[in-house]
Amino acid sequence: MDGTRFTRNLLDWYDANRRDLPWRDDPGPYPVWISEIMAQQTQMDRVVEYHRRWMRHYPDPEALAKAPEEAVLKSWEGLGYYNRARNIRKAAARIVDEFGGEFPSDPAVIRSLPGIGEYTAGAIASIAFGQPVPAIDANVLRVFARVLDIDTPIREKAGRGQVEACVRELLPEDRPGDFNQALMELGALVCSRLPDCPVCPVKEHCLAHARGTIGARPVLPPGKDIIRINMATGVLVHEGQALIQKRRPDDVWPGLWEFPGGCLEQGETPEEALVREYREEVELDVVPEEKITVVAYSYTRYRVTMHCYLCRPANGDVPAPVFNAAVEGGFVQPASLADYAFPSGHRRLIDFMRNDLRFAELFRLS
DNA sequence: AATACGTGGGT
DNA sequence: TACCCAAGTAT
Repeated sequence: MDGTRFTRNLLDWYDANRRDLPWRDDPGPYPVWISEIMAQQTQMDRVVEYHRRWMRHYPDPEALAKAPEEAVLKSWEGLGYYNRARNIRKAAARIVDEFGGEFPSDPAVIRSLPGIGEYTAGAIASIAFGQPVPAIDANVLRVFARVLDIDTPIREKAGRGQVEACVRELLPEDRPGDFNQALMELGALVCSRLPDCPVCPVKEHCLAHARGTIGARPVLPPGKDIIRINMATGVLVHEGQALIQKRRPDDVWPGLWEFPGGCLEQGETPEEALVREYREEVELDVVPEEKITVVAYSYTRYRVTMHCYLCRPANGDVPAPVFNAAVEGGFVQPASLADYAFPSGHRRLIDFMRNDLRFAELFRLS
């Protein structure tokens, strides 16, 4: 392969076709860092709005280090993988404490920050500091699985090693950041799962294209089984307020808020599960009064069907809840539910209630 | 090396 | 409907 020509074709295509992203005008390390963390396992189109809002709230590492974790999680609500948000905040504190608020430029130091792995360190070093280091993400792996026609699973060491060697050889000293971004942009816009080979700027260099093996590249690992679960959750309303609780740090969705509830056990109806879960989690007796809706959502390898009920206390006397499954909790005004970070399923339940006339009074009162 | 960690969009 | 999987990291 003519490496010089490959790189020139790619960069010319990138200059003409790259998307206009907020941090691309002036790629400083802080905006680039935030964009790279947000983009992990997340499509760029979704990142843009979060990034804009983030820069307004936390314009620099100092603002971020000072912000309460609650506020940072709320800013991250809906993006998922919430440890990313926690780690950004921890890293910001280190940047302020150890580096006087200046983002470090040494790749090894960048790599040592929480939440920054091999890929992200390379991306920041090359894009924000112009250092000739690779940044190999899923796009780059897919592109070179095709260009080199790699017939082993691309996430495994052998294939990865081939890709990295190739990237290092092609990486131009003068525009390493643009080169890395161009590979990713190509993977996102042209060399995607179903590639658009006719418009590809490097098809003349592509072995899989020449051999007709594009459809078989990259070689993927076997898919994992999906687990379907049914859950019940209840919005307990007492004196115009709703009960929420904050999830534990070692649990799924650490630090996010939710309505009490849980998985249906064998043979249980959603209502029965709800009554049981309320006893177990908060030691309250509740009566499911009305089905609100059913929310379907998924997380990692689970597909959840969540049955949602409006509940009232079973007895006139309502003792203080005991939070056995959460770090804290309490009754809050329905209107203030907007201020807490919820997992997407619970957020959608809240949105549903806010838009359903049956619950208009509840939300208006608060 | 394998698994957990969220979410939404595409085919 | 049922997958696939996206600018990955931590353990």
